[in-house]
Amino acid sequence: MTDQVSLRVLSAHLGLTDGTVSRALNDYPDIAEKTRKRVKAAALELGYQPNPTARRLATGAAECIAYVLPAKSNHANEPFAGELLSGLSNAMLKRGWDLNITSAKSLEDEISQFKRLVATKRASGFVVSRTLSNDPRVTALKTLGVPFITHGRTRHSEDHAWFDVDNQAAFQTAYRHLNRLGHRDIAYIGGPKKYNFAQLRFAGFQQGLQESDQQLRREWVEQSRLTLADGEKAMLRILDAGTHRPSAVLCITDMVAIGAMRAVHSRGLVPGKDISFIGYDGLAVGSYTIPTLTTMTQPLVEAGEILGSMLLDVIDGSAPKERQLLVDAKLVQRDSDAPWNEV
Amino acid sequence: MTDQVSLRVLSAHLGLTDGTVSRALNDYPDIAEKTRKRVKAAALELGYQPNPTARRLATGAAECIAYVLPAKSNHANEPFAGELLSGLSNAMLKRGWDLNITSAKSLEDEISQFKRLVATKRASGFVVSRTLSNDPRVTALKTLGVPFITHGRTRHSEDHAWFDVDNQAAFQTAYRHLNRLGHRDIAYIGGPKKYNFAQLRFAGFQQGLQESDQQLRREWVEQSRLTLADGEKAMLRILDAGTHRPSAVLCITDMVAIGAMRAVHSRGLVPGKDISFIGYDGLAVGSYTIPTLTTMTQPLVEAGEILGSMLLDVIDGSAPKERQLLVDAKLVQRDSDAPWNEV
DNA sequence: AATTGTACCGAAAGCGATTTCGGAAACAAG
DNA sequence: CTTGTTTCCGAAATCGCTTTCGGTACAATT
Repeated sequence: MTDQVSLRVLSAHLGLTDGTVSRALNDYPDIAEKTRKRVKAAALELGYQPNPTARRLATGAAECIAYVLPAKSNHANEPFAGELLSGLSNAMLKRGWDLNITSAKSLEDEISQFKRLVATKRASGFVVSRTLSNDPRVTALKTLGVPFITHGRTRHSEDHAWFDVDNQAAFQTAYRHLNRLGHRDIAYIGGPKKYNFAQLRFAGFQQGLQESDQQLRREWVEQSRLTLADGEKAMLRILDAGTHRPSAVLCITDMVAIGAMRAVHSRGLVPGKDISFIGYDGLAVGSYTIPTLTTMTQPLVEAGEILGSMLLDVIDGSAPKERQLLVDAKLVQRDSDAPWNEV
Repeated sequence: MTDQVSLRVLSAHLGLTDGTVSRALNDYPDIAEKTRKRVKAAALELGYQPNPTARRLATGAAECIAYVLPAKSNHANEPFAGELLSGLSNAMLKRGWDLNITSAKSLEDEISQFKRLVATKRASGFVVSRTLSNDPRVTALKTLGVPFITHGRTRHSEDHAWFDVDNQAAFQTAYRHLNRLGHRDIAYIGGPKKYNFAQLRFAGFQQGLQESDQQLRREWVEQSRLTLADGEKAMLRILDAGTHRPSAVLCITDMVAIGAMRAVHSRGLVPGKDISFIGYDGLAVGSYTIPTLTTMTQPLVEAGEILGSMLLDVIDGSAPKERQLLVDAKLVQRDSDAPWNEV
């Protein structure tokens, strides 16, 4: 291979100083249009690629955003990561920036990662996912005064950038769907209230009830952690609650829904027939279950791309409050929902 | 916050020159033990963190490894990424290095990413996963002359670093397990031969046959792409092959096994009872299926950590041939395998 | 023709480390 | 007491790029 072409060789080749060439490439106004073109042509010809490290040192910008892989135990499981990262990376590639990944063992550890990355100037922005209603990471990033965006809102998210799915609308939509299928006895398995989306999804369910003039039945509203095992337990509680059983169940996540279907199966009933299920997340897993799981979803690669470009906007100086985006989830209909039929 | 403590302020504080302080911190032999201690103490006290960008520029090392997220369509799906990256990150954290993630749309795109990352000195090493028997990425990295390690061997892997699971032994183990349970009529659903592991796993299956003096039955050996849908089809072919049906099936991956179980289910048979299944990968999905899937696995977080530290060794100058590691997969017994019982 | 602008590029100082080289003490040897 | 070695630190160059500040050449103004 030929030697790396640095600014120096490029400028020597052109008979200009490196300062001038740099300004030409960066479109400074004090460069004659003619020489600018000449410089850019030569850069292309020689295959000049500016050394990011040198530029970073000179400008003081990290040209890099970071994502801290959440502690595993914390979030059930994350088939998420891959797709989200893929989207984030796409956004960074467009700009020639980097995506720096680190891992953390706990929420506190995530925060100390933030501090480390900021202190050593390794990242100029962060994206944090799976936000809590009251998220210590968000407050930490705020006090650090570094640009960031959350995937999902928090309770106090008026003043930071976020991208979120309209969880409430999603569950309202899911409810309506079941209602249209003829279901009236609809149960709900929710999640830990610390998750902001848990509250919103429940609100959506309640709206559904109201719209169709149904009363909320305490015995048909259960809470579960976001695991399959807990979903299963929650469903068993519902089944054991009374003589009458619901004809459909709305579940906070796919994982919980899959657990719930398991419970139904274990009682000799057929999920998707005797009892309908709708989950949320659109996990690939859902198409492997029996029956395949109907769910509400918002594509993660896209989410990553949007998060990435919004974060770049914030880093560029946009007001965080103006970088807030709510999108709708779509219903992915598979086999776990069926029209109501009298037993 | 106080201002960043740079080498300059640290050396000023100590009454030394920055060059001396740098050498002290980096354990150069020409520094008096006494001053070295004094320097390190002060560094700790002032919370000095060397600026990685500056060091990278000075040393010419990227202090960073890269992982290119494989094209999605190419590999069925990747719940992998998250865990593997988590492990890789752990390895990098120990050394204070970074993990740079980019995405690619195709194999060729992966290669051009490699080139970009090398040309701009963004990475000093790569890990490539899901290797093919004859992998263009590997040859590309070889000609680039940059350190790398593969997750999985290739056909010509004598001269590069790799970490792999003994696929052959794994399938032999799985076969033995079924054999011990009394199964004699064992079918096999394999994968595309371009994957190196597909060949090895099949070899393991064959060894199992030999050990137990069984003949290979053509109609019980099917090939499938690594998707659920294809696994289902392959299983249907086996079920339709003759009057007699196998009592157990060894599947190349969990996904394929889940598809196969689906097929069995659709024919009114009970997977895990009428026919036993063993998959490979240890995907979380496998514990959500009905029945839960018995599988062969090797923990991915660990794999990532090992890959990371081995790659660092290579970057440090170890001969790639000496960084090759084969580990055994473990049998994770769940509910899809049962003792043979006469029909 | 003298003066004020404007356009454009060169020169040089960083950015924050690392690393080589040289020289002044401190020490040993003759 | 001189000479030769070590020991240990300062000085300065360097990595590759950015950015500010002047200064020259030429056009515009009066």
